[in-house]
Amino acid sequence: MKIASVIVDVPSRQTDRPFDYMIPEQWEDILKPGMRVTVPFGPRRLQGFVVEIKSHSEVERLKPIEAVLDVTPVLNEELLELGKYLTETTLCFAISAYQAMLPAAMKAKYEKEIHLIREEYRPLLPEEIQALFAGRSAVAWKDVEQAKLWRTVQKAIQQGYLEVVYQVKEKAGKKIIKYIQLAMPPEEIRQAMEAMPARAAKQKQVLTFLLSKNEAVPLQELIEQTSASYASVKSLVEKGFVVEKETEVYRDPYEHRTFAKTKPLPLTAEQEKALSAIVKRVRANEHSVFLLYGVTGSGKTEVYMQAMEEVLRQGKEAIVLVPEISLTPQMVERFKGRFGSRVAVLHSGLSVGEKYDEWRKIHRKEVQLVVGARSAIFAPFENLGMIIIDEEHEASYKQEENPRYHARDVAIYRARFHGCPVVLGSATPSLETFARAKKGVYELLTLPKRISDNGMPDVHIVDMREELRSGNRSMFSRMLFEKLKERLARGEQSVLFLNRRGYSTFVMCRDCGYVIRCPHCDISLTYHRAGQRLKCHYCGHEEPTMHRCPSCGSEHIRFFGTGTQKVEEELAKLLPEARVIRMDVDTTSRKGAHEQMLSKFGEGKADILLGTQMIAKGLDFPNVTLVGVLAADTMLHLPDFRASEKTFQLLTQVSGRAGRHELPGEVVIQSYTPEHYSIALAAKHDYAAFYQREMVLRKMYGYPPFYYLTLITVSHQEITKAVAVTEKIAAYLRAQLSKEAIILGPVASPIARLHDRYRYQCMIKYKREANMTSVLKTIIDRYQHDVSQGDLSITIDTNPYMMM
DNA sequence: AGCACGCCGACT
DNA sequence: GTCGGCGTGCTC
Repeated sequence: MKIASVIVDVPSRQTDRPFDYMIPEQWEDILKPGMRVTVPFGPRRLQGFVVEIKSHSEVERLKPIEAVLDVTPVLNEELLELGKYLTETTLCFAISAYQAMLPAAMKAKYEKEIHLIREEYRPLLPEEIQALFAGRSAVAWKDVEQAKLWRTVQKAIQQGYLEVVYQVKEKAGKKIIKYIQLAMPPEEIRQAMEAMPARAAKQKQVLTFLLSKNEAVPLQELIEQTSASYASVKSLVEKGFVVEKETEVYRDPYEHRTFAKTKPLPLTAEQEKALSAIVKRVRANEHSVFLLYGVTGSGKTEVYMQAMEEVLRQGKEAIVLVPEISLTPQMVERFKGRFGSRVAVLHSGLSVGEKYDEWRKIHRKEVQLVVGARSAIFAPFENLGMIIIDEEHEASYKQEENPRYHARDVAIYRARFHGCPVVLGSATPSLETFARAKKGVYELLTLPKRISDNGMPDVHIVDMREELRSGNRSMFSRMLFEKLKERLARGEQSVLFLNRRGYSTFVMCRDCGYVIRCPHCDISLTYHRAGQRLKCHYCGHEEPTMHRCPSCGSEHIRFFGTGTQKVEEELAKLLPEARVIRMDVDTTSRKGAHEQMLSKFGEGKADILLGTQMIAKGLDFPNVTLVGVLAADTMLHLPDFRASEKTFQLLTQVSGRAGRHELPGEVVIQSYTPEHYSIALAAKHDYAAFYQREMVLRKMYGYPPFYYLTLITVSHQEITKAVAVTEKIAAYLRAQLSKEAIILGPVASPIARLHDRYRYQCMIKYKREANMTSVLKTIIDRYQHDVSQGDLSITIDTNPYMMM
């Protein structure tokens, strides 16, 4: 008898191991590791992943596998191994690792139902239950709870009238559409049509249409083209003239888009050099990590695309990661234009079903290329020839929930397995990556010049303190305002960047200084003009704006700071003739809104694009000649050792939006701390100097790339419990780790309270700790009790990007 | 994570 | 005496 080891869908420490099941005979030859199954687990039924097939088990009484959910494994051997690696490095549960590698649609939904065992028992049931079961023999548990019949139902189960049934359902099914096809030879149809009465005009029309097509036609198209109703088609089916057949189709998110075919562009000498270095590795089947360091506008994408062409020529596959791709429809267009239907696109803007379909195209080997955001790194290719990570420094490659993996690490793991190169591309590489390139761990490829010969844009820094001193209290410096007016007069476009959505950052009483805060988090509320509401950007709490201070009753309430909404309003006052598009989370939440806004701007239907983070990346509009950064220092003072790096990267990226084509570009950066090196050096486009300066600080303060970090965050409703547990953890770490390890804390987390929970943290800085993983595992095990009982939570991030 | 089991206090 | 609260431990 064969036995399957299964990882079940219960994310907890105690169930984080394989459970053995008997394989019923009919599946003995079919079931493979990497397939999903449903198994009985205690009284329930659960989905699980087969991780091993074996012939012997230590466990005596094995239950049989109940259902096999896949025809072919959804996780191949490589991905199963990768799951183990993720479990080890990020300290997550195996089930979480496997689920992260698959589209959400494949995760099971569970429904608990109560079934009437035999129809004869119905009259024997208490009245209220009979009422609940009126006209049906199964009821969802939810309804039982809602009707508060928990007790009586329980009793009926004990009496043997009712039973509990656990249903395992797929989240999203395959999309099926109906096709209509003629069921007889054309001559017979023609004859039959003549015999049909005159009032069956629509039916005749349908038949004529089908005769003209001479193939199966989608039902929807048939109805649209003939303006017949489904009723008339149905009656033709009943008469036997036509047949319906159901075919599975892919949802195509780009169905109504056509992509202009593009051809490879001629390369500069530097591009050529970079390309041939990459291509050499592809051909040799050799693993290597390249850093393609190229200034904005230097043509990194063209290098990627030509390298991909080589990968295809070798009969291999490639993955291209881009930061949150839905944000850059231009990028999709470029890849679709060059590679057409050989590309699948995976990003967060797609529906669950659409992502599932794109995934299946990869699984069935119908595409060879994937362009996608972070999770696309798990694309189930079996013959990878290259992995590209564009904008390598982007923080969105780090997943901020379990498994807390970094796509770059996964990419290198997979590329090693496949013996293929990884290409990390950036104009502002992360310090970790650049340091490795300098040490020779990665191969450095450089594109120092822009393709268009007009060089980097001129960057002006405006000291906003000066502006204030000379009496300008508006959010626009005189220089920025003048330049905006100029562009408007010349019919050129501008991009304005502000790191903050909403209207004002915080609301304060001018009499007593009281700042209105979120009742659930240790954070001040942001005023949103639309709907006059105060919102918490962390937990989503909302409340109406108050006109009286809740502390002292004063009516002198003032809104401080500036958000995108306020800028929009100010622009309308100062430049009423300017057409402004505002892009932030609040205006782009609707599906497709993002793309619509960008194409509107691209078509020149607006003069100014005003937005947050999301407009900093990858946009490329030839008519944009001015970029304004309204407040360059907003990020600089966050409690994050990467604050300077992020500021430098952002300013460089944003500046890169200007003057990418024939028209020369200009950038105005407004700042209250213009002397800060990350601002001054970004203005000079001097990455090398920034790198040196920042590395000195990182070394001095013991941060990456000189030290590894691990962040442990403990949260609990009671502050004393949170502190006590964090203290114990810190003490344990100090006892277990070597003298070289630096353990900081416990300290209150930068957001000391979130969702009504107090948060304390402990940071470990270390270079080499052989038993790090086992020490961390011990900590998790030690508090497993308190965690499983609900109120305590401990998160361990072995490579933190968010310090909050 | 659920769910059963089992042990104690507050009621018909 | 039973109902129903929650702590404990198990799930192949």
